[in-house]
Amino acid sequence: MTVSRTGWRGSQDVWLDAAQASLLESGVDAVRIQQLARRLNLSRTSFYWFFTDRAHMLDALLERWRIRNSGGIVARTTAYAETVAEAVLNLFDCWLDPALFDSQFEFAVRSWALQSADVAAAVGAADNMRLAAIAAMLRRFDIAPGTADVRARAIYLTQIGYISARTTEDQAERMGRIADYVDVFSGIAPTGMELARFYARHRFQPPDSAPAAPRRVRRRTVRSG
Amino acid sequence: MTVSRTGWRGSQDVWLDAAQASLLESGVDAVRIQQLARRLNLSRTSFYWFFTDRAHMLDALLERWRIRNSGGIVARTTAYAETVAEAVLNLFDCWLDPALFDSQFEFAVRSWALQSADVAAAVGAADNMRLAAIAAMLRRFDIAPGTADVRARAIYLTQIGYISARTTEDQAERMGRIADYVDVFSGIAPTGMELARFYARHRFQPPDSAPAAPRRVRRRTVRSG
DNA sequence: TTTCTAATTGACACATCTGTACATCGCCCC
DNA sequence: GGGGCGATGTACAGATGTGTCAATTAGAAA
Repeated sequence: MTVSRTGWRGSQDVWLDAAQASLLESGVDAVRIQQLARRLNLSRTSFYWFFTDRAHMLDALLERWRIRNSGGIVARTTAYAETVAEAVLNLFDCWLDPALFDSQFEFAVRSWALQSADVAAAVGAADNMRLAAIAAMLRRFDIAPGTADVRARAIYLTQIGYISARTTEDQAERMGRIADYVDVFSGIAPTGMELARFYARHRFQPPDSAPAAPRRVRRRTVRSG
Repeated sequence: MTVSRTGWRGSQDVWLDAAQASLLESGVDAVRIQQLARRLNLSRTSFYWFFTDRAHMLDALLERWRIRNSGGIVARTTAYAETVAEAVLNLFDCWLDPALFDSQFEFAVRSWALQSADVAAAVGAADNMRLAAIAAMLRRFDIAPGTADVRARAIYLTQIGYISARTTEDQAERMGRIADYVDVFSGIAPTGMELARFYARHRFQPPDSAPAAPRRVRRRTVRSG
């Protein structure tokens, strides 16, 4: 983070960076002062200059996550959009731009919640806030409250599921599914222009063979049976 | 599991049960021989009569999960259904019946995957198998392959997300959302009869005030903008 | 009752992690 | 050049965990 001008090798941020890296790689239980010291080529005990103890560092790590991963989502739900489809595409930015939302960090923290009531509470609060923001976005496009809740859940939880599944799709594959996802989640297929704008934002060149908009015109049945 | 007729207090299953309980409560790193021994009121070293070492026990635990949590899903995707909506409802049984799918176990194993390549591989394989089964189910109702893939992902990953979010909905709340979920995921709203059958399976008494089927007739726009 | 085996146990050796106390070093400023 | 403080390091004490070994006990079978 802040680059220290001093000749000292350590700093709170240096230790936190190492801690975060370990957390992402192997979970909280791998975040051990001794390990971090080895990784940093520092004496283990010099850690205590910056933190009172391990718990203090973990608190700081959780705080980092809190700041990092909720802001982007809320920001994208309030971005300008003409249609629901465009609004959903705005939100999708988060899943593709690590600057808006760090999926790995997110997953690591959620796993951490399994063994810490404090972390579980923080994650729960974040979930509620994010879901509320997404549902509010949908309601702005005249989606009934109940349905907006369900759609918000589907949108958000599918992404959380993606993270948990650690899906390894390449960009083309992922982009190829975007239009269908928007359709499923918003109930409305995105226009070619909306998609083009989205692709451009993420520097994606759609192949000519695959049209930007879904090929079939979707005939939606209202009732089955 | 198998009830031992002998007077011996320990057994492979007894240790595994304790291990599973600890895993669900606090994650793999809490699964320590010493802790389990304390919990079981057994000497720590008697563990080694049943397992060669800790790794051996963790292998057995993963095997338990493998057997437990994939069978139910595949079975429900092949259950009889007249419509997509009914098929999706069949699958939803898994999320409500712990005998078909153990959510907590699932989440604990997924978190475990963060720190073990073997477990990550097992989880990845399970995901692929389950997604393929769900997509195949949808294709049987004439949903195009690409769309079926996306819908399968939305269905499955939303559930994985639910697990990861540890949502605490009561049964009424959950059941109240079911119809909307089916609609979002399958593109078709369930009939009153389909819903009634589902509710009955799960011993749910829908309140009279809230009609079984969604109140609005859904007018689906085909294109936005 | 004796005997044999399955199960249990305590003692030992070792590794890893945590936190405290105290000494030392590098850099800046006077 | 000599403080002074920020940062680093060494030594100590203690907690928790792992696995091996040899001795012991509980239960079943002869």
